[in-house]
Amino acid sequence: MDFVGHLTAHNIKPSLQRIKIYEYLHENRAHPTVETIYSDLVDEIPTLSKTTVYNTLKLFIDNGIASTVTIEDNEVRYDAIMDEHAHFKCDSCGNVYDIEMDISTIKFKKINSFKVETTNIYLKGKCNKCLTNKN
Amino acid sequence: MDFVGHLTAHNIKPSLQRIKIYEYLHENRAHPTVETIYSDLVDEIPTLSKTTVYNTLKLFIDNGIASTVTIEDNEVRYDAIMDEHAHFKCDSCGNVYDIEMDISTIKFKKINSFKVETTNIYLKGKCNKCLTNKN
DNA sequence: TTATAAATATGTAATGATTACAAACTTAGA
DNA sequence: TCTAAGTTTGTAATCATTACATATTTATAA
Ligand SMILES: [Mn+2]
Ligand SMILES: [Mn+2]
Ligand SMILES: [Zn+2]
Ligand SMILES: [Zn+2]
Repeated sequence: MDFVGHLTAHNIKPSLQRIKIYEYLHENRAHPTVETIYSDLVDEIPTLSKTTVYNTLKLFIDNGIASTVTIEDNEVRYDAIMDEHAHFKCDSCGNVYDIEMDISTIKFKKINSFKVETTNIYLKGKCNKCLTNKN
Repeated sequence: MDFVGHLTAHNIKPSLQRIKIYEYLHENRAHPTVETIYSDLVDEIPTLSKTTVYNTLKLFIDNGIASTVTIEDNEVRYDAIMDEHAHFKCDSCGNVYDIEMDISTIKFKKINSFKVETTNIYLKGKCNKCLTNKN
């Protein structure tokens, strides 16, 4: 994938930090937090600042190439996959998984004349692996 | 509604603070934050502490009579309505509305063998009122 | 190339929400 | 009434996020 081109196409000048943060987010599908992104990238970019991570993620969101995953009330995670999908968090291992779904299949009892712009679906429970490993 | 009975039935001793906080949450369907709950109730209970509001809400959640609404990554709201329903936040006026829905109608493309325990659906956009008032 | 301005990144300080904790108060039972 | 357990309170600590000033890099023009 052409990360530089993708950033440029969304009016984001491709600085080293921006490329690396975007690349990390796109490759790492675990929906990392700012802390995780920072601590994983600071090895590769020793001068990296946590403020830059915050600023860059905000820029990505404003320009439509990333979004937040607020499945827990005490941690903000980030996602570079913009195709519509739901999220599942295992309350045993803590992993957050992508769940494929077609949001248009959701049926509301009363459709108010509200104009819906974004939809987020968050599921919680026990993942496959944790169900199996349970002795 | 019998608030004292409801608390008691969920193993919560009905202190004055607990009754008032639960009553407020149940009557006020706007999904208030801790700050809102505290500042609205401190007039009636002058000795009320914000710590008590936090402790009490945690107790309600642990005992299954309240839940959090994390539709925004920078504010935690609370809800005493435990019947399954979705939430809609108007990004114009900021109100959070309840949306009736039957969660079982959601169709996932791949049903992993994950065990889903809770489902949260968050919508954002423009509410009825804001769409009409727009000149 | 060199000078200058704009854009970007950095480090530190400030803010704000939440939690930890110890002391004060209240309640229920002996 | 006495005592212990449960509850509430106020303050301090923690932690994530933002504000802001400075430093660095990049782009542009002379
Ligand atoms: Mn995702
Ligand atoms: Mn609700
Ligand atoms: Zn798991
Ligand atoms: Zn509105």
